[in-house]
Amino acid sequence: MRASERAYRALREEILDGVLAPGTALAEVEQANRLGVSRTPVREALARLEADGLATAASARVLQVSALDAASIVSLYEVREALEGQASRLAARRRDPARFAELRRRLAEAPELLDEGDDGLRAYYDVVDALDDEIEAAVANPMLAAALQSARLHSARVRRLARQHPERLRAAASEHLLIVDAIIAGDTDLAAHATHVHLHLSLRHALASIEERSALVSPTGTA
Amino acid sequence: MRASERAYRALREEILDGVLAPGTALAEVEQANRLGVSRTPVREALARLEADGLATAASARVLQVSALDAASIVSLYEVREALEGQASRLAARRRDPARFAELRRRLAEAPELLDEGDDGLRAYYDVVDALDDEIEAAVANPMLAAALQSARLHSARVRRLARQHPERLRAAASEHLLIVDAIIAGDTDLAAHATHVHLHLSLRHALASIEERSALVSPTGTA
DNA sequence: TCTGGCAATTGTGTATACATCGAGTTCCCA
DNA sequence: TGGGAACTCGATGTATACACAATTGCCAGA
Repeated sequence: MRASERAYRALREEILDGVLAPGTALAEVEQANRLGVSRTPVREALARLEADGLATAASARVLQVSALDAASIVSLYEVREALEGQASRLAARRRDPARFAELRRRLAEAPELLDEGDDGLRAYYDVVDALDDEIEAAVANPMLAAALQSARLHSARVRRLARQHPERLRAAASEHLLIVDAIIAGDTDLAAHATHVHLHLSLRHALASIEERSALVSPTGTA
Repeated sequence: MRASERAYRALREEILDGVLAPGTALAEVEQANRLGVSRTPVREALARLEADGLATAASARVLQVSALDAASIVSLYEVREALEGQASRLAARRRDPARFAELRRRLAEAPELLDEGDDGLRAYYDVVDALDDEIEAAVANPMLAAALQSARLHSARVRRLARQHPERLRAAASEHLLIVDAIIAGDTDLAAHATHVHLHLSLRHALASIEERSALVSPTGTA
């Protein structure tokens, strides 16, 4: 694999996992040394991260890992509502019912996966990701697909920050099931509205979850 | 200004203007020679263009100017409908009425600009751009703003491809006026729906316009 | 004449050297 | 002692050399 690709994936993974905390400076030489490649591929990786919105230019010459606070999570969900609402609507219009029927079966079994520990959790997320993939394919719109991919990237970051409770994931699975049913039925409005509902509840949970976490970190609530 | 920035803007301008036609190969050495800089800044410029969606990797080693056919225009408008609908909705909720009142005045005078030749046309587009800026500011969502900027880039390309008739622009101005009125009134649904209407009519015109143009190019309709 | 393989050319991927700009610090002068 | 200016240090911006891979064209053999 190309060095620039490895550098990009390594840095992206570290940002998503929080190993590189928000605000961390991303200097070319430092990262080049750390990753064992020259500045050239690191440069390209950093440019991609900035395009992704995972890194932000703090000043003309310093690049930082993007912030991930409540405000940016709300911003993300406002974008997701727009993009995923549209995607669900278009998928309901253009879908091949057979492909979603298979997915529906897997999704119906998802709640049980959550009793099976970490492997089950991974399998659960695989199903959810497969749903996103299927919707993206059904929409058949490369530009919308690119925008959705970007949103998925940021969603993954939020997901890892706000570790989900099993009961929330079980609820999310049933929300997803409703979206799939609406898509299979070709009910565009229901697909869009069910997506809206899912995102609303998901955001509420995410905000509560990080609130709770920051309360643990600073019981006085000053930071 | 940095060489990479100059290279990026030069290439972007040429793509938007159609000087570099869709499908044109963008080779590093060739562009570096042509633009009078080394491969390094050209490389960065090409990466940005690809991230923008103005260039597409045709294979592992060849980058091309992105296609701009009816299908991709429809795709663009599906994304715009999602993003701009959400933006109008949020702007109607968060706007400062005073700032949009000023804009409303300018927009009301826009139709007369269209009788004043090319300068008037430029002034007209300045007003429309100012509206986009104002909405973006009112929304106060950096992630949505970035997505909107990307859409505006592609919209500019379509705009230059499908030269607008004055009567269409006059109609568009009144559609914009309705959007502004809805935003000032804080009517979120009307703002979103008026945006939908505007985009629908705009797309219909754009498709008819390029249809007409391609009919001129190939009267048999085979290409 | 056609096909398959080899070689040459061309373009990208990476490393590195050099140029340039900015920031921070220190020293000098008021 | 405080403020300003210059210098130094370090980081990014750019150019270029080299390595490598792919594609294309040519030649030989069937």
